Amino acid sequence: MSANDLRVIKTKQALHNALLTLLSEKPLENITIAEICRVAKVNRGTFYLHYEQKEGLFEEYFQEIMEDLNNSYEEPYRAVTTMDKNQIDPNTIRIFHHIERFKMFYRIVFSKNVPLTYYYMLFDGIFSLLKRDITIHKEIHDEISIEYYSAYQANAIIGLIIQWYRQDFEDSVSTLNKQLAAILRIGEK
Amino acid sequence: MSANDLRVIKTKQALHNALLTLLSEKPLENITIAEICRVAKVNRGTFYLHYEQKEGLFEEYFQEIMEDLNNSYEEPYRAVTTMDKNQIDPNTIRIFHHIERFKMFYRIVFSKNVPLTYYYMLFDGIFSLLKRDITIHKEIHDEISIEYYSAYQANAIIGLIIQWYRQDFEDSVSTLNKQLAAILRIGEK
DNA sequence: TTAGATATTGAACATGTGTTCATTAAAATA
DNA sequence: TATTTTAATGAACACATGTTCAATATCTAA
Repeated sequence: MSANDLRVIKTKQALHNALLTLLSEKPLENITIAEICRVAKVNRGTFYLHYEQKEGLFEEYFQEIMEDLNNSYEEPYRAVTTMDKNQIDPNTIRIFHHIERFKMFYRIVFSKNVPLTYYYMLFDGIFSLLKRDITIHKEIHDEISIEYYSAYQANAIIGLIIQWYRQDFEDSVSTLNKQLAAILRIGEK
Repeated sequence: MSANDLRVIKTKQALHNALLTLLSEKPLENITIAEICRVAKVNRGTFYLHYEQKEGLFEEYFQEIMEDLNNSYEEPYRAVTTMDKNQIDPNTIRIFHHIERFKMFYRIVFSKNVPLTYYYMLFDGIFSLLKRDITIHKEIHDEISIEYYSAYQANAIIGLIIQWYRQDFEDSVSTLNKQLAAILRIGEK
């Protein structure tokens, strides 16, 4: 199953388009593999040649979105990790922009009947951004594991996003940034 | 479908037992509704009279576990919310004990092919514990939304638990408590 | 204890899942 | 272009899903 083979590319493209079409009509949970294949005019057996579940297909899109997240952070993500109020600049906190940009996707990611996989993809994305930055500015006391610390910070931010999602992303990005900045400031007063 | 009806109670009990039996053999994702019904000697149509998915059945167990979590916190959960290092007492942080006590369940909750529902049940459980406590000790600056703040703190703790889970809960409860205490101390130095 | 209420059953049906295998079609390469 | 390689197909299989409905068994309340 060579990834360069034109046949493979064509098949995957058809499946991608079919999934997008169906996603505009109903949630991922109500979409069946048989349905995707019917729309894509691809044999169901062929689907299983490339993916195990419909989730695997969705995952391919998610990968691209995760790249956007990484690209948003060419500069280190100082705000959370240094815990220094002088360095907190909400404008450098671009993650909320990223979520808002792809909110149609994140509505799926955070819906309760979807598998945890996507949550972990987001978690791992933020986790590595933070971990990289924490490693660079290692002002952290020895007794703290960088792994635990990164996991704590990464998931805390996702906590804000969950709260945001539950109001259907009604608040503005700047509101989220302000909330985060204010929360970080508490620890310093 | 009266909840007091002996027939209902018997049916649900049989389904519960069947699920537990099967869970000791294989992960939830590989268990089918048909299988549960075969083991429970309950008609498959009867299953659908009470639940929509096998996940709904699992959820009933989870409710009981969430009650344990709540019972662990008769006293307010001061450690995280007050952000005062003098009040941080790892022994009052009982959540990690709770997770360890039910780690066979949490291995399922955090596995990647399981729906987000359970994650949210845990999140909501911790969220309300924190929110209740934050409301009591409202030393929080006005500009912060209690909702966002609680979501942030609750999910941060779950972040630690995810990291813990990913090493199959090898670290001790006291290690987790120390990590949390140390992380909270950073914001104050 | 009996009569009425209702939960459970078994059967059937259309559809989805996941897999197999020989056949066919389309691509790579020589 | 001709040959080789391999992806895609269609058919078939056993099994799961989700639903319906009349018949039955079992509970509750009078």
